[in-house]
Amino acid sequence: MIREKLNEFYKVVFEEELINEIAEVGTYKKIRENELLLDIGDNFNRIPLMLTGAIKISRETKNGDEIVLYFLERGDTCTITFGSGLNSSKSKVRGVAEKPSEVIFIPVEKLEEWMVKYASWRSFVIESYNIRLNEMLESIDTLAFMKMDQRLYKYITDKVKIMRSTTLNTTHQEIAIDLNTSRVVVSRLLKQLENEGKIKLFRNRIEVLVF
Amino acid sequence: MIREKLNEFYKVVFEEELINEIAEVGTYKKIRENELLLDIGDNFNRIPLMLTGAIKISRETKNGDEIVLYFLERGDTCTITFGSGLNSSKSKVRGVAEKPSEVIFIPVEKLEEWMVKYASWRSFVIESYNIRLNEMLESIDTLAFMKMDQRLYKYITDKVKIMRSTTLNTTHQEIAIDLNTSRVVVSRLLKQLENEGKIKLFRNRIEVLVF
DNA sequence: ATTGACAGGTAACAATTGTTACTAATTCTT
DNA sequence: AAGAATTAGTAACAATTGTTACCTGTCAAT
Repeated sequence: MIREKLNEFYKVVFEEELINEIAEVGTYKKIRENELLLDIGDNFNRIPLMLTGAIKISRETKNGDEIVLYFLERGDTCTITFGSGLNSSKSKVRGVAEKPSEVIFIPVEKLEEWMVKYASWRSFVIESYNIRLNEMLESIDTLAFMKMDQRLYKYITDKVKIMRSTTLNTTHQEIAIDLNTSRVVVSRLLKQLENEGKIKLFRNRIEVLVF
Repeated sequence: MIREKLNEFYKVVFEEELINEIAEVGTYKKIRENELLLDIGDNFNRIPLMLTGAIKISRETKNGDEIVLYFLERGDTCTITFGSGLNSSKSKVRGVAEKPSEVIFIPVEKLEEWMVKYASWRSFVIESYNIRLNEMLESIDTLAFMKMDQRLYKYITDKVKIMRSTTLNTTHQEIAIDLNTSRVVVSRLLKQLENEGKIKLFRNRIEVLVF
């Protein structure tokens, strides 16, 4: 079963022998919507390989301030967990399933072992890190250079792509948390976007017209 | 000469054979203050290993908006260049020497070769990536959760640590660029910090009293 | 000594964002 | 059906940040 899933999603990425090894030591898991995969402070000992779905990665400080960083999707992995094998550092981010997802978990010891054995694994690790660094750079650009109205519109259009739907079932309060602002500000700016004809507002629902 | 420098700064990090290899293929370079090491769009083919000094890493968009991300110091490397070996991606950040620095450059092909051969190199690569991801997380926290007065004070105290001096020779305009705000805002908030007794202002100079 | 470029202090105002308060509509619970 | 909780619209105001304008002082070059 794992082997079929791996062939479906990682055949072009990994060489055959590596796929066989992953199938042997990996464990497959279905994840419910809104299930907590990884919390801040967790000491992760498994590396996740995404098959389907989307995981929302967010950051929270002791004061309770929170902000969304990016989403993991098909083919992604969580590079944050790479470090926890070497020096048992704790996770600094939270991962929650944004929709039902499928993941294969790999014991973290394999990270280094496979780096020696498989060129495709080495590329995958480096490539994953670079993807993650670029996502972080994009977050920084957004925070540093964009005003809240632009950030909100980016949030909405990004979500349309991730959810593969122009209908977003969410409340203003939830968006406010993800953007680290207040509900009133979100309502105000959403109304503005509606007046510009880019979205249409309903209770618990936003229809995105332009993205 | 390179061997001596390597033994001085990387003896505990790398095994002896690796030091020997680095000494063979690496090139040593002295960098002047304010020298541009790496610009946005550059296609880097050498991995830098920092020996002494500090490199300021910043981000700039097409619109000219700019912001400082972090500093590279002794023992650091620029993980951004790791990717450029595999898929010739272009640098998305700029690196300028904040003070006179010494660097050893390694051809990017060695990155993968050494990952197979040396455990210490594998740890170094993973460790470097994790350090960089954490720096980026810290930048995100700063941008997302702190107001400009706190960001300014953090900027100043961080710089005291990097420059190893409580005297900062800089202008308000330069700080404004690094924080992506305006000179007037910086002057206003610096004056506030002075009134709180944390710093003392002079022309082209800030004395940091509390850090 | 005069000029011009640069550094920085400050006032006045504009724009953005955050906060509080109140309202109505909808949905859930009992 | 009644009451409670949730959602969202809006006004009024406060705080923060950005912008423009003007002034003074410093310093290097001629």
